[in-house]
Amino acid sequence: MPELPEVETVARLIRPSLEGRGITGAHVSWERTLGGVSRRVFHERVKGTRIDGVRRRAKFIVFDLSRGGRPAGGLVGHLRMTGRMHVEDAELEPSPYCRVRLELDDGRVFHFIDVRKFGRLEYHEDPEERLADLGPEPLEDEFTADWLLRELRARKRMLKPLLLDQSFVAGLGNIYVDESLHASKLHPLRRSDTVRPQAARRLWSAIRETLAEAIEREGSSFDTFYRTPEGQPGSYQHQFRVYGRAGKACGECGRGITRIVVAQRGTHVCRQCQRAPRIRA
DNA sequence: AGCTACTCCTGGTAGC
DNA sequence: TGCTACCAGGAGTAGC
Repeated sequence: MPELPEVETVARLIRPSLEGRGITGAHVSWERTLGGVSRRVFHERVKGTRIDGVRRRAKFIVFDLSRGGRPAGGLVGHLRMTGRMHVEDAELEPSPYCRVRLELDDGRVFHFIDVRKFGRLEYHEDPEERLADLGPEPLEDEFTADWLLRELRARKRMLKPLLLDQSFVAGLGNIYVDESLHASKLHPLRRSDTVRPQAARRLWSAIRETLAEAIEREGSSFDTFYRTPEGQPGSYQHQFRVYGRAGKACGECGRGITRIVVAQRGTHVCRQCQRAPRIRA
């Protein structure tokens, strides 16, 4: 499941092949990937534009477009679970799961590939509008320990669903939430308004360190998420403390890691390191 | 306000 | 071996 580090890695990988390129055509084999816009309109909006920039915001990848030197909206992409983005030479055989193909003015082709069809590549006149509800970027200066403490205490939510909520903090997903909670010794069911300042600070630095190190290692790779023919897969999965390690020993205390379900999501905890809150329904 | 349940999808896998 | 049933899961939405 691509989260912030994986999305950042994809953006860095495809950026050099896309920035400055013109889009000469678009083919859409699964219309819902466009998020509500028809094939015809998508084609109309995109053909003849130039990609001025490729950037990441939360788990979105945004292509800013222009036409004749004027801003012309942008593409807002989300990989969800199985989405991938490649730029390849045109003659390569396309994947059967390719949902959107953009032809570039240098003869190469951008592919949006997505087995489970949950991913999106949407055209927006104003991409910022689509991104307006997102919380702060956890690696930017706006995300401070004081801010986190204040916002945790302003809500009464369980930590796991709160950290997964993109309008709270943007870019965390199931893996890095579990990892950050374990690193800061906080239980996923713990209510946000009961977190003390010292623990909030631990959580803050755990989130930043976990994400930063995952980006350094170019994200985590799974069988459903791997790199393009040009790139090597990421290696952060070898650093996992709890995620996907149910039954194995906790690296801190040696006790077994447990898998529970929180907010309909598989959740990995060490019951020794992460103290469960008292009685919850 | 904050929770659960449901939806979208399909490859992989467990169970028979 | 071959079938079926179920699971994973980010985000949006509906309902309590």
